[in-house]
Formats: sequence, structure tokens, C-alpha cells
Amino acid sequence: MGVKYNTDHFLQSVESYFNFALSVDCVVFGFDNKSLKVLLIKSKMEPYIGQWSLIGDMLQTDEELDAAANRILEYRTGLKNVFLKQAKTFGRVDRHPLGRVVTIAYVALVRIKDYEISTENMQNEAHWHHINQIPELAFDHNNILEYCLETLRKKVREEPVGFALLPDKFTIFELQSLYESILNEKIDKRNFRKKILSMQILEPCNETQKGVPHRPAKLYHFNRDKYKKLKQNGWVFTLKFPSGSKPSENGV
Amino acid sequence: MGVKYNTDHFLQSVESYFNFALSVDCVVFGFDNKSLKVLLIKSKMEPYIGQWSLIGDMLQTDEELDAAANRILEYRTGLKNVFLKQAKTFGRVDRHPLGRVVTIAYVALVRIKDYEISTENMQNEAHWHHINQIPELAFDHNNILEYCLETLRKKVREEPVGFALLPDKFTIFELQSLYESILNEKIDKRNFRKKILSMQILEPCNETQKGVPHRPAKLYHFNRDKYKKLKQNGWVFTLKFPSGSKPSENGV
DNA sequence: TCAAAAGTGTTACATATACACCCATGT
DNA sequence: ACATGGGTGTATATGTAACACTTTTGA
Repeated sequence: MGVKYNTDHFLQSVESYFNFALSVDCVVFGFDNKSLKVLLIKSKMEPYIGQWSLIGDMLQTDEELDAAANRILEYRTGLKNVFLKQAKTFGRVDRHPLGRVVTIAYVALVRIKDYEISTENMQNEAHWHHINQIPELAFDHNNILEYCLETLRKKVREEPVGFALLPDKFTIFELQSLYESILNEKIDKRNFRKKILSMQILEPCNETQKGVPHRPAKLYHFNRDKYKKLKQNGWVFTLKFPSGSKPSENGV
Repeated sequence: MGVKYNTDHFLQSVESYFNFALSVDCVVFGFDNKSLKVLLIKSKMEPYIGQWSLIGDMLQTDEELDAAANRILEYRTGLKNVFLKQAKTFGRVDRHPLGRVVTIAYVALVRIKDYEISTENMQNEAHWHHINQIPELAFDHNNILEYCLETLRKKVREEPVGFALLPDKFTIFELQSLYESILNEKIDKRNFRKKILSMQILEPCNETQKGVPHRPAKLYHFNRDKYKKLKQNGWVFTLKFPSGSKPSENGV
């Protein structure tokens, strides 16, 4: 025991602080044109063997947090350069059977099509689960997932992150369905269209859907540069829908 | 080296994972009726001795994250039951001179008056710094502070958290000043008043200011129960002010 | 009487909401 | 022909933004 570290109310050997393990867990969301899904794998650790769990791994000592998240994501999905943001750190003392393992949760948004392509030749242990049909998960992963879903629901109203879940070219109705799945509510078609188009962040591709059993829709893509410019000028992306009400005079 | 832990692409002794240190840093915001402030102390660690730093400490092995944050806050301010929320985890590999110390940053909102009362008889090493006059801080604390300030600016528009910085009874103008300090912008008095009163979350105390060199204002307090009820009914607190603009037809 | 903040309304404009029908395509 | 989603407009209600003067108090 060498150097001492003075934390003001106790004096302890420096070495004795270095006894935590850290892991990174990714909540990987995807959208299959019908509903929001989460990518889960089967746990291999006692006492959770066989139970579904988020994808995650231990952090390496010399590894940056974001790098670990990207590594884990690539390992499980084959995908790089994916939307990936730190969400929250979960550290309940008893959350892990091996000891004090604190985990840093990330949210990832991926295009399921890309995932399917990149995992074609992988031993693929992961499965997409409908967001409303999540089983009991290993560790505290139900908590983590719930928190991250809430985060996503908030974020999707305040920033144009939903596009990370859609193919490059998409129809306005697909975008609307995405919002409906995430937020779990119906949205009026005309109002949605009006609002999203008035934002000037979608650009028509001058293409239409092919081979659909109905009138083919125009395809659009998200113009990130335009969004950035607007944002710099103080404009803020907001999508809210009439689920809320305003306070009435007579309380609630 | 006993148990092995299979993380799928490497096999490593379990013990070897438990070599991280964790700390908790609190960004403590306060408001002195004129401007937003942050509580800083002088660092005692090489190579930052004498430099200002956030208040923080090492996490103990058997300590919950929130408990550590509360402990640190109480140790430095004497205050309990303070607004305190996890903000983000910072873990750059080279951020700490002692090794891989990952820190979990918390935001605290305190009433400076309460702080002054509770620290009267403490050896008081902490000082309030004006948010626009932050010196170079120890470690990566400038990053952390910047991030947390951004977080606060966002949060204050979406949830009624500002009240945690005000005394129990306050005037509407004080509330407005608070918003102006945090957001760094002027707000129209009549519009602010109209909006905040229409929310029905303030209740008049039937008291007025005493001994002020101007017409004394009515005092209000925040009715948290009413806010909760409104929120349950789907209503959302939002305060935004005309800094933003809407996208124009001809790009930006 | 001065300084400082309290308090108060209206108008113009922009945005949000509610709502129903015909169109184009594949099967 | 039918099922499916594509695509469109308007009227109304609500919310936001801009703006100036009188009042009350302590010094």
C-alpha cells in the first residue's frame, strides 16, 4: 500500500479505490416499419443463464466509454457509425452477481435492414423484441430498458433522431408510423404532414415507392445540414401531439 | 486467479476487471437573486493543487451512487434533501492522474440562503462562482460543468426545477430573474407573468415583501402537488421565449 | 422627488386542432 | 372490385409576441 489519497474525511490507500468493475450496456432500438423493437441476447451468466439481456460487455481498462459502446455494438450487429449516446449509469450495489459492477447504459438507434445485411454471415444470437413484449431480463436490465425508452420518447420530440431508425429514403407515412410506435399514440395524418414538411428538414428524392399495393408514395430524405443550420439560428425541432391538455381553472 | 468470465471474445480472470476507481462529482448550482452560481473548492491533488474544482469524492465500494452524491453534498454544504440528479458519466482514459478514475456527475440545485445558514459553523472552503466567470478547473471539470449547465438550461424549460433554487416564498419577478440568469436572455415581464400564472402551479401566500425600496410584491410558492396532478393528466410544463425563429422558405 | 420594481391589456400574428374525401396502385 | 395507403384544405381555437403606462414604496 503506497500513496495515500486524502478524501478529506478518510485516508485510504489509493489502491483500495481501484476495485470497481465497469461495464457498458447498449439498448439497441430498431424499427421494422410496424413497431419499435429492442435487440436482446441470451445471458450466459449465472444466475441468469438463458434469460434475455441487453447487449453489453466489460469496459477495458484503457478503453474510452464511447469506444466500448461502439465495440459492443459492432460486435453484436456488425454496424459502425451508428447513433449511439450515453444514457445513464446504473450502479446499484447488488445489481451484479460478480461484485460491484457499475454499468454505463447507452442508447443505440439502428436501421433493422442494415442490421440484417451486416449479420447475414454472423452467428447471430441476438433477437429483436417488440417493445411492448419484453420478458423479464437479466440483471437490472428491465430498469435500464425502461429508462432508455423514456429517454427515447423524450428525445424524439425534441430532436430529429428518429431518422436514425429509418432507411435513408422514406415516406412521410413511415416517419409518422415511427412516431406512433415510439410514442404509442395515433397522430393525425394531415397535421403531421403539414408540420413535418413546414420544418424544411425533409427533401424529396424525386422518387416513389415501387411495387406497393397502393398508390406509391414520394420518398424523402432527412437533410441534416439544413437542420444544423436552422438549429444554429435558434430554431428548435419540436413535435408534440394532442395528448396533453392545458390546466383548467378548476384544478384537475 | 479463480473464476473466469466469458465476455465472448476474450477470457479474462474476473478479478482483473475490478480495477477501476469511481468518483462522484456534484455540480452545485445556486442563485443569489442576481445571477446563477456554482459552488467550487480548491483542489488538493497533484497536479491541480490550488486550482478550483467541483465538489466530489471517491465512491465507496458498498455505497449507492445517489447516496454518495448526497454524502458529498452534505459534507460540503451541510444540506440534505436537496434537488440532486445524475447527469452524465465522464471517463476519459487520461482524465485523472491516479489512474482510471471514472466519474459520475450529478447536478444539485440549492438555495444559497440555506447553504449560508447550514455552513455558518463549518470550516468553509467552498466558494460560489458566477457562472460567466469560471476559471480553469482541475481535471476535466470544465467539461463537466459545461455539460451540466447545458443540461440545466434544457431542463429548466421543460420541468419546474427552478423552484429548487429559490426560497420557499418568492416573487414572480425573482422567478423571472432566475430564468433570465439561467438562460442568459431577457424575458418580457407581462408575457412571463401571464404564462407562469396561467399554469396554475403557483399559489399566492397572501403576503408581500417587507422593507423593499419599492412597491412590495406579492409572494407566491410553488404548488408541487398541483403540478404533479397536472402532469399526470398529460399536461407538460414548457417555458420557451422568443429566441428561436421558424424556418423560412428560402433556407437560412 | 426620485429610483426601482409592481402591476396591468390589447392587438396582430402564428400555430394547433379537428375533420372527410378522392386517387393511384397491386392483387 | 377491392383493399391499402397517398395525398389534399379549411375553419376555428389557442397561443405567442410586441408593446407603455400608472402605482406603490423607501430613501
